[in-house]
Amino acid sequence: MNIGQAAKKTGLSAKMIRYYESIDLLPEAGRTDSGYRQYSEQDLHRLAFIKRSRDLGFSLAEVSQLLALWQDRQRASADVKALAAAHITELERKISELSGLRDTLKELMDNCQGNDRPDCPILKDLESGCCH
Amino acid sequence: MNIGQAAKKTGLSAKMIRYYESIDLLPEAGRTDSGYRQYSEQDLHRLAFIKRSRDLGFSLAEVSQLLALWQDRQRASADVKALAAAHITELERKISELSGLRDTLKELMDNCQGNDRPDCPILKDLESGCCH
DNA sequence: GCTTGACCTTACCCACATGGCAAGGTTGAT
DNA sequence: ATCAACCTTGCCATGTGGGTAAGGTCAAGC
Repeated sequence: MNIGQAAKKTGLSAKMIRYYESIDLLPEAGRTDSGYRQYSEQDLHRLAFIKRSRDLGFSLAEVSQLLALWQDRQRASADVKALAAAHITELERKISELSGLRDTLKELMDNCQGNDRPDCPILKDLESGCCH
Repeated sequence: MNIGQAAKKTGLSAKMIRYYESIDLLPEAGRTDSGYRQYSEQDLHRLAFIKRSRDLGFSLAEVSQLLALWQDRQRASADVKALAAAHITELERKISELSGLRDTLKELMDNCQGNDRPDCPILKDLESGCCH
């Protein structure tokens, strides 16, 4: 199977498949005589694993670790769980950060008339950072 | 005032102040005879505005618009409010996206024993994307 | 006047994950 | 033979910075 078909089947782009190969997330693909990459069902399986991991928000570095665990028949599920837990912690940190920003902005917005006049508590807040 | 002192006073890095100038977020700073950038209290004020806007999560493009509104004495506060509202919408989209990921991962984690055994529903989910 | 250290200048390379484009080779169908 | 659709490599761009190197400047102390 050529790279375009593999891309379609997995939902990745051909470009990204080549990129994953270049950063050793994937082994070098087999080639036809003319140099086209060839993908087997097993390759597709690995690509799909990557796709699903990315969709869950894991970074490529984390995907690399997950792939290693996946391939390791002696893995301890605790190691996988720890990776997932760390990712969740990071997700919650981001969620909390963004929620804080949202709340602050909401407050500012609620105090803003939103009319034709120039007076605006949002701008007043933004400029209130430093100097007198 | 030299760039280093301006950086300290605003919480920005000297590097970033130069960068903001290079992308025309700031007017070209005045220079001493020897080429050092000089900053006035007014410049500091503008830098602080940028810092605060960035801290609230606005992109540099949005900061640019906010600066324009700030400088425009004929602005309508509605325009500022609209920018803030769009930003909040975007924040909520991201929060919702991350929350979805977190919930999915939490479910997977709850089903994972997290022990020495290799069986792991997290990996099973990740590999379940495509091929039979 | 000289040294020293802290500051400033420009100009690069790096990150992350991806998209886009260009120039050229291959394949398969008409 | 031609044409479209595919493939190849290689380079540039995104956005928001951090790092680092090579060199100029300034002020303090000797």
